[in-house]
Amino acid sequence: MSNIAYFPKPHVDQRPGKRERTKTANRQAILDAAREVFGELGYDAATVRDIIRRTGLASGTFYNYYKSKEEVFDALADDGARRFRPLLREQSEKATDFESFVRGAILAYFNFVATEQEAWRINRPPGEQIPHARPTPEVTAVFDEVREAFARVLEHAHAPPVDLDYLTTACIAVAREIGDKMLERRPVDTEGAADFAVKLILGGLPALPRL
Amino acid sequence: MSNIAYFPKPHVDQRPGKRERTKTANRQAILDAAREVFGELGYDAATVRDIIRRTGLASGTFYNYYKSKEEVFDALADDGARRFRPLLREQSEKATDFESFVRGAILAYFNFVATEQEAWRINRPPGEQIPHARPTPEVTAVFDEVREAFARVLEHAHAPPVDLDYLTTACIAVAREIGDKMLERRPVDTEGAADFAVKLILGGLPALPRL
DNA sequence: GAGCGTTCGTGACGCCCCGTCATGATCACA
DNA sequence: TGTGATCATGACGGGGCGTCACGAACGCTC
Repeated sequence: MSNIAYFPKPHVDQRPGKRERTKTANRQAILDAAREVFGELGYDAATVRDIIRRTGLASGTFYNYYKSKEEVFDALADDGARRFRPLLREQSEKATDFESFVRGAILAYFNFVATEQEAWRINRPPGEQIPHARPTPEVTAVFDEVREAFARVLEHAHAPPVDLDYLTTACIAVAREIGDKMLERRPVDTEGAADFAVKLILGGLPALPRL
Repeated sequence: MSNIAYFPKPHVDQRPGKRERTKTANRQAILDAAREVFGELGYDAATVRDIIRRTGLASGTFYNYYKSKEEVFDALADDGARRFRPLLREQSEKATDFESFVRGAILAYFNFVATEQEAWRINRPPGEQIPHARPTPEVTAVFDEVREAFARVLEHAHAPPVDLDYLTTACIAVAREIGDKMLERRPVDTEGAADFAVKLILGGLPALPRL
């Protein structure tokens, strides 16, 4: 069969070359496998080889993409933070005041983690511990974005200046831990949990010490 | 040399036998070594043999006392919770109202962690992560004690019923995370941090949704 | 399409840590 | 002093770790 004049591929192909494609595919496959393995075995028990075995790739290939189990875990956290960031930004953009921002952001977070949990914390053994998220770039960015949103909204409302670092830390802490507890309850009630967290924060804000 | 009538030891010795003494000594030595090693290398990098090497004991001896690195870490958390518990109880006993309890408890906690940090988080490499404390018996007991104290104090004040589990979770979350941030600042200001956390919680309490 | 340099998947290898176990020393008790 | 129980010891097999030399597949040029 001749291919003369048969939809000749343009010399400048928009799609990246095969090298690039298999590279991102492998990276993603490792990430997905890691999610599954961490979910099934727990972080401590999981090994690099458990992860790479599931992808069908060779053990050495893992190290072409990540240096260690810790690094692939960080990449997972980074990935989660990266996917959550637009949702957070959406809330901070459409928020008119402090309350609507806090409520929107926390509800968005609770819905996010509820979805994530369904997606990959399938049957983790109870008592198993996942390490605290390390301050990866995206995770730090989420923290910073929350703080900046606080600063913007509070200044716009002519609220007295408070310790923004402590405030951000406290709000994220409450959201994270209430979120965890929420996931343990049946049925999962994101609205109720958000209502609790939001009211705690909003009620506490006016009482905070001023700088 | 004769030992006749030379301060004969009473048959019923109050002190435990040598077996028992070396046993507790070994257990404590392993615990202390683990504290040091976790502090110096971080939790992930530390190995059972790093710990046991520092005690001068044989590697097999470690497993006579703990099943794994995880278990000795849990024992450390348990130990910390056990030492903190009386301080917490003291606050809940001398507290007259909700505010004095929360303020006393949080300040006690902040002073406690500040002291602990001096004692054994000597020069941990930055970014190193220590896992979240697993719900060991003593850790759970602290959580329960806080919740019971909340229940008692709130009922005594005829406050409307709230979601005690969420409230306890949120307060502990705030205390833990603000406490961590506090330790990163110089100078370490336990009073200021406690003031922030207490006012946030106390301000938020009246706004919480009622059951 | 042929040739060439580069990239990257591969799996065997040496290293070290893991948890176990047979052995012997030490202790409690008679 | 004798005897059984307890427990420290360190050697050992198993396995995960991270590396590396090799070769295949790819991109590029002529």
